[in-house]
Amino acid sequence: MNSNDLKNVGLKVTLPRMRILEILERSEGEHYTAEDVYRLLLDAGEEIGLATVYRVLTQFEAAGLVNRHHFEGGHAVFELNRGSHHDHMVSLKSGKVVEFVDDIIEERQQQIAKEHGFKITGHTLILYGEFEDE
Amino acid sequence: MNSNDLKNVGLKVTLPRMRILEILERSEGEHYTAEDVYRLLLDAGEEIGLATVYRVLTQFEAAGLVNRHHFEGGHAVFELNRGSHHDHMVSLKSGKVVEFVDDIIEERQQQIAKEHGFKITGHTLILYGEFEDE
DNA sequence: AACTATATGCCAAAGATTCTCATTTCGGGC
DNA sequence: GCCCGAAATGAGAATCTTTGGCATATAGTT
Repeated sequence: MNSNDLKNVGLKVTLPRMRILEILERSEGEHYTAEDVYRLLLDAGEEIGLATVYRVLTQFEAAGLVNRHHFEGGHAVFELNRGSHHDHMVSLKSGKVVEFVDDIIEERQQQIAKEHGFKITGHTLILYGEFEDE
Repeated sequence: MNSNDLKNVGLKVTLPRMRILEILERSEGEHYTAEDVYRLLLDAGEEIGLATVYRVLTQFEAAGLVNRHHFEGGHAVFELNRGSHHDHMVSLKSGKVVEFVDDIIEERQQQIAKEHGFKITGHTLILYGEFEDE
């Protein structure tokens, strides 16, 4: 249940926050820009400010509800944190994004960090290229 | 030799380009922002425009002389392409960056791409965290 | 040395994100 | 259910990073 997600992370349950959460939940696998979320809400007839979208997304990120990525191009995209960590494969042709996980890679990362006396708090692995069928 | 690097990639050998190349060559392992490069040049008494720095860095990237990364924070950083591909370990505490390569990971990436009918043209792997001794 | 295509500098402009502040809304207590 | 203080929101200004336009300067050639 939505409102509980917010309460659980210590955020007041407000309309804009609920709406933004819904947008993110509804989007299977899509990676939205703050602007995207804003537009989607406007199109849905909601009254919301772009600044609020940015603020809320940042709060969600801090609360661990959302992940922020920087794909090529530089602007940030957001996606709901559905618990399971994953990496990305991004088509530079179509922008299509596929997610994946590989235990061997995850394990090697830990191993490498250990060798360097490094404690990993997060990581990003993005493969750029294109799909054969596009 | 510097000027040849430029000629080889079809760029006219100009003073600003040489200076920027020098800055990048001199920086062992540092990752500079366009602004950083600009400041370093100004501090060194060079007369250069920020726009030129951006233009040149972009040209260098297109020519394969430098790599552009997007670490957390959103702004782009550049480093000289010294031939060998590598990944990064970034300390969120100090900003320190260590480079590494792991054949097993590289190989798994190819394998995963293959399974998804994806042709990799580039990739980014960044581990975020902090070093034990800081 | 002269010529032409390119590159550069400066400054304006665009895009993304953050800040300010007056107004509105949430959540708890009465 | 209504009131109050704290927190959140909306609108627009402000900031930061990056790009574009244009007149001038420069590299490379003849």
